[in-house]
Amino acid sequence: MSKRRTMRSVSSASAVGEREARPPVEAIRTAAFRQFAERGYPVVTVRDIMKACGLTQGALYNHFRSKDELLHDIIASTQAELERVCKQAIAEAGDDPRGQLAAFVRAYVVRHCRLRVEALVANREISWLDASRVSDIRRSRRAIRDVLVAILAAGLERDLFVLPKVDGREDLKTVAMALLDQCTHVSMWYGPGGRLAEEQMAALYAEMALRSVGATPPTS
Amino acid sequence: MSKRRTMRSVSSASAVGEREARPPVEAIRTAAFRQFAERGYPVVTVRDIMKACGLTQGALYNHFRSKDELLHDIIASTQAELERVCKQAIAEAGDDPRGQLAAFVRAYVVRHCRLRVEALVANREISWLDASRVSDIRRSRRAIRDVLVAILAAGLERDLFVLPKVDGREDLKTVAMALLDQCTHVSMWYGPGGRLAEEQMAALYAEMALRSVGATPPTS
DNA sequence: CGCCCCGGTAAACGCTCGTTCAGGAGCTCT
DNA sequence: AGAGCTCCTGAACGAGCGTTTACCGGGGCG
Repeated sequence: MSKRRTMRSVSSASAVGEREARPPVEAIRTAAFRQFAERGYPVVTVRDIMKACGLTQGALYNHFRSKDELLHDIIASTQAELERVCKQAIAEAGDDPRGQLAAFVRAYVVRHCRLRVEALVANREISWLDASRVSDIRRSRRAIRDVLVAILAAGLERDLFVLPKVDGREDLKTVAMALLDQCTHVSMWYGPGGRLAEEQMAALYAEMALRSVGATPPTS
Repeated sequence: MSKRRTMRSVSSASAVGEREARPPVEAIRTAAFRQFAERGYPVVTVRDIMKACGLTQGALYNHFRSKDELLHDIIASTQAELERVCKQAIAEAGDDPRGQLAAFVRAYVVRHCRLRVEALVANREISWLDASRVSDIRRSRRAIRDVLVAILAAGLERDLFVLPKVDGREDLKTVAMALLDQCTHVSMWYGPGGRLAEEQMAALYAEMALRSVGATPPTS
């Protein structure tokens, strides 16, 4: 009770520039991320989330229309940022599909190691949103996959990749899905206390991806 | 045991006829599998499951002590069968680690395509069990991973594999996890109406796995 | 036949959920 | 000082949950 008032007075006593140091809407987002990741959307209650940021249940509805909207909000922002990071990594990698693939996998894996809580929620809890809210997230995922497919196609056209074939033909989408699955689910078991650092994980996965698509060595 | 006698005796008098005449405990298992896979354990109610097999809520407790025990029952049996299938595939594959790896991946992928509903539940819903029930399933998963690690170690020792290295050293467990992730999550998007049949998926994934571990061609 | 028990039904029970709402504290502006 | 605003509190609501319980019909057996 009195603890709460203290927190408020501290934040409001600061200068104008620091007034928005940690607005409650951000605290709610962070608390929801952690709890959704640790226990799953359906079993985390509104009361749990709000208690974690020192508020009561009703205060949630000053910032979000519903628990459902809160989930969509944090998933959508995470997904958009992932798409941005991946595309930027490719853009900075030159025009060699081998370098593009390596840069893409590295960026993707590093992000899924470092922001594993956010990635976990975005990948695992998406099914709880109703159909109208899930479409734009699915679109972003398809966009990422298609970026990867485009890299594979470019490498194939310039004879830099030798993809595995089924019945004599390549299947770019399936290979892309396999590579993405591998990288995505790092977030389900990687821990910062593990044997490998984020960059080591990224390098290992990039090497495996290059091998999987039969990339010819860049210097030969 | 003697469940066949029950099935035979029941199947005589049927006005409905088309409904399956198997024992109710099996009908409950099947209905629970489907509903857990489609909507997730926490949001599927006991009433949903029992209505799907033409019974009422209370009848569940004539066969299972709780909803939690039902989930553990179906996950544990699925996991045990997966472990059995994988080990059998390796045993029948001779003693060449390359053939063992390919056989393992093929069996694993085929199973996750064909029984994708069961695999989905076993992999996604395990977190809802309380800690005491989850330990034996985690042990089975570790056993499967360790089987894969053993194959990698054997191939490495006989110079049949050239694993990707981080800082000059191999990390067998991480490579094994990466390969397993790739194969496991086929069940999350593969559909029987897709472009590739189960055996084509299995062959593609086996080829990618062999490439990832740098397997030398068997005939050279 | 009468009895019993197995496996079903349907109505509770206690609890927790997401959401709403009337009221109030603290801020800014005049 | 006081109006008006934003934001939070805490009780309330209706619904739905897993589980328990009282009751009941039908087949096997003395």
